[in-house]
Amino acid sequence: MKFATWNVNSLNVRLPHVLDWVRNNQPDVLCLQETKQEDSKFPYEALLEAGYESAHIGQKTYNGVAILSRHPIMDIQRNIPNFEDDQQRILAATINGIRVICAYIPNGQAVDSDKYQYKIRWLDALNAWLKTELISHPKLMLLGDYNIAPEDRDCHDPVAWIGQVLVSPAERLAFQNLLKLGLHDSFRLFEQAEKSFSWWDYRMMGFRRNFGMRIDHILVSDLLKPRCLSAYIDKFPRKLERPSDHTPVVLEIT
DNA sequence: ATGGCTTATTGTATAAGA
Repeated sequence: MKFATWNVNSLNVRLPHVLDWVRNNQPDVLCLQETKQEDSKFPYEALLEAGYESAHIGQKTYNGVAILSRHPIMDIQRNIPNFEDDQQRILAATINGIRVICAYIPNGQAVDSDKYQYKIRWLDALNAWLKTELISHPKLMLLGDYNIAPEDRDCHDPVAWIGQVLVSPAERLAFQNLLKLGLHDSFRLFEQAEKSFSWWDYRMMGFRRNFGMRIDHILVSDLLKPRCLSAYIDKFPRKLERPSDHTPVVLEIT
């Protein structure tokens, strides 16, 4: 089975890219972030015609996450239980016996901002929830835009970024605390090219100069780890006209 | 070099992203 995650930065704008990508890559499951639209605007029909059923939790202008699947989507859970949040950032569902969690982790804006505090609180709540979720669903995958570059090699210029959002020690600790639950960074289970990134700033020709970050991840639970076959970042959609600033991250499992 | 793009909004400047 092929799983993928992609922050599309507005599904309204990016639907043609998504349709092309699923046609060319045939993923079994595709998790989307930043759909930036209410459920009533979500293109369920166009995706069905492409062979995918969808679950979506969205809002106007900001956030919004979706799961697209060629297989039945069961047991849908919206948002983190027992965590007050008016932002639509989590969608979980069971697909072929695997608990698939699509996450759009807050950006945090700047380390001295309220948004950063929200990000850390949000990550704590995610961790607490996953602890129980892993007990009930030991075959679990957490896919999404984490807005965290876990290590220096995941950042194009670690020195310039020291102390900034996406790489700050508290954020990286939160990422490590996810791994401590028994999750694994599937991308790093395989040999990868140096300077592999999943996001590049629109400005300053970030993509052409490969000034990027690896902030989109697919974590897999202990039970799924031995089933992993390959993991890669598909840079192709980032080269298209009017691209998202993120590009798809892919994992294949048996 | 703290900017630089891109998105959405009942817009024509602002907020947010990362």
